[in-house]
Amino acid sequence: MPQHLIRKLQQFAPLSEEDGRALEDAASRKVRIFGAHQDVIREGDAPEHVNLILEGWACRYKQLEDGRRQIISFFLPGDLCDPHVFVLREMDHAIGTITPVRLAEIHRDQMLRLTDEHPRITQALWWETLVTAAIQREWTVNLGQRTGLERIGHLLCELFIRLRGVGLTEGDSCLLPVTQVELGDATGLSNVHVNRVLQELRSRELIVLRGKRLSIPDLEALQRVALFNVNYLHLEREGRRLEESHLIPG
Amino acid sequence: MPQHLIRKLQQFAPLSEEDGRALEDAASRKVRIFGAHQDVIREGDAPEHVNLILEGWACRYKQLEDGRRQIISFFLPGDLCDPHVFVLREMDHAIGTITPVRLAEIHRDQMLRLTDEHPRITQALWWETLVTAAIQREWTVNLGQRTGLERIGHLLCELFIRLRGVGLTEGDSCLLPVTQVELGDATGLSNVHVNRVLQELRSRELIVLRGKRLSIPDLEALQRVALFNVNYLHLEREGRRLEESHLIPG
DNA sequence: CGCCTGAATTCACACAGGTGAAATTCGCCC
DNA sequence: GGGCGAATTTCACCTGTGTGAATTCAGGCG
Repeated sequence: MPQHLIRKLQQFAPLSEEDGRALEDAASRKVRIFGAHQDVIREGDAPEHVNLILEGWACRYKQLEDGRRQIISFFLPGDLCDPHVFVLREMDHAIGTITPVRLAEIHRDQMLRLTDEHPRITQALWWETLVTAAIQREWTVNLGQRTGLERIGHLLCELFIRLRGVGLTEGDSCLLPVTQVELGDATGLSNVHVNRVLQELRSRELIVLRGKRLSIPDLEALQRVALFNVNYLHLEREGRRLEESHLIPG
Repeated sequence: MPQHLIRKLQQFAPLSEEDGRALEDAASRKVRIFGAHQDVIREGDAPEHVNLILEGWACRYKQLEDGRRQIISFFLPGDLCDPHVFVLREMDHAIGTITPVRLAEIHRDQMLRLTDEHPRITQALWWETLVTAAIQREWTVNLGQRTGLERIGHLLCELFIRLRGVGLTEGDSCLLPVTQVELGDATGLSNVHVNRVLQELRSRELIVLRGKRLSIPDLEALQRVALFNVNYLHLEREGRRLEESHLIPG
């Protein structure tokens, strides 16, 4: 089931078959299905377990008293929602679905066992946690410094590369099941301006976006326009793979 | 030495004297001094140790190719810069000082020993890590949704409450050793607009700011204006202290 | 196959906040 | 106590993005 998670963690370091089985076990105990636009956890709830997205898109978001809403991050298949969240008393934000979602609830004891018995998983989860933090920092830069065009471009680059990391791209394209309003909630722009920006990106042939399918004919060009530097995703094995492939069986 | 860190961690859960001694030991092995506006670590460096701010202010920041600069977070006395960075190959951002800074470099082995031998410290460091992540998320909301006035107001509330948590406030005031340009780099506003906003906050008597000293005569009023909800700082003991104080010796 | 509803698009106009530069004040060192 | 560089403040003007509302489009369902 958790192929996407396993595939993602492999970007950092190879896992053994044993590790894989342990993850599969942990992710199959309690699987839940949500419809689109439902809350998985609400602000104020006490976190009871870790959610692993198996299928579909979700997001963290926070709503101000007066209704303004900020999407704080996107969860894609293979993403874990806060491996250590139960240290805190209650959630300071909500997690909601964007599309219908299938997810696995992993109980805290289960998480503990997983990391106690599998040092490589522990290490890989650390990597995943730190990359998540790096993404959050990059969003800070995005919202603070980039123009509308750059923000949307940057977000699209990030999503595409993250999806590629879990095997959910086909060539230069992927599914993008978010509305323009949601893109606006994530980038701090109004829906009207998101639309303007998308038109501009289209007319410059940096993206092709029809329905829910996004193609990026020239990723490097889009990266250049959006001032996107991939280093914050810490895809370390890109370099390692060649050096070490002869050392690691399988 | 690390009174501020200890005091901060105590907000979450009480530490034993033994725990305190271990932290003191770890924080006294290698102390370094930096002048104002110096880099402590640069983007691309391989992290070798954890930095603990003993005195002074620092920040994380990221610079775009064209010079735009975003301050991603502030480090105050008692703050640890990424307890687990060394999982990653290299830094994706820089850490620089704002004022002169005295900090302790804690080697990774030292960190490991600390957490291996002191479960309460481990737990408290987890809390600190998760609060740091929550702060980063709140900055995302700040930059994405709040107006200039609200952004600055929110930042001032946060800094004041964090400083209070480490004993660096006096009544309703504290030191604020940052320039208006730096406030702008943190909030995504131009220095001119930061100035306008500060005037406005002053004229509404929400703040008193002279030189490097900030006073907030009515914190609740400022919080209201800035849509500041303190829950993301997870100051859990505020509530616990009363309920549990009779249960926990010392 | 047509309808219904949410999503995307377009329009006209308003304003928060940016820009560049000049003027003033402050903090600090000799 | 005077002078110098940095920080703050002010000014005039400009632009990216927001607002509110109307219009068109698209996809799922009876």
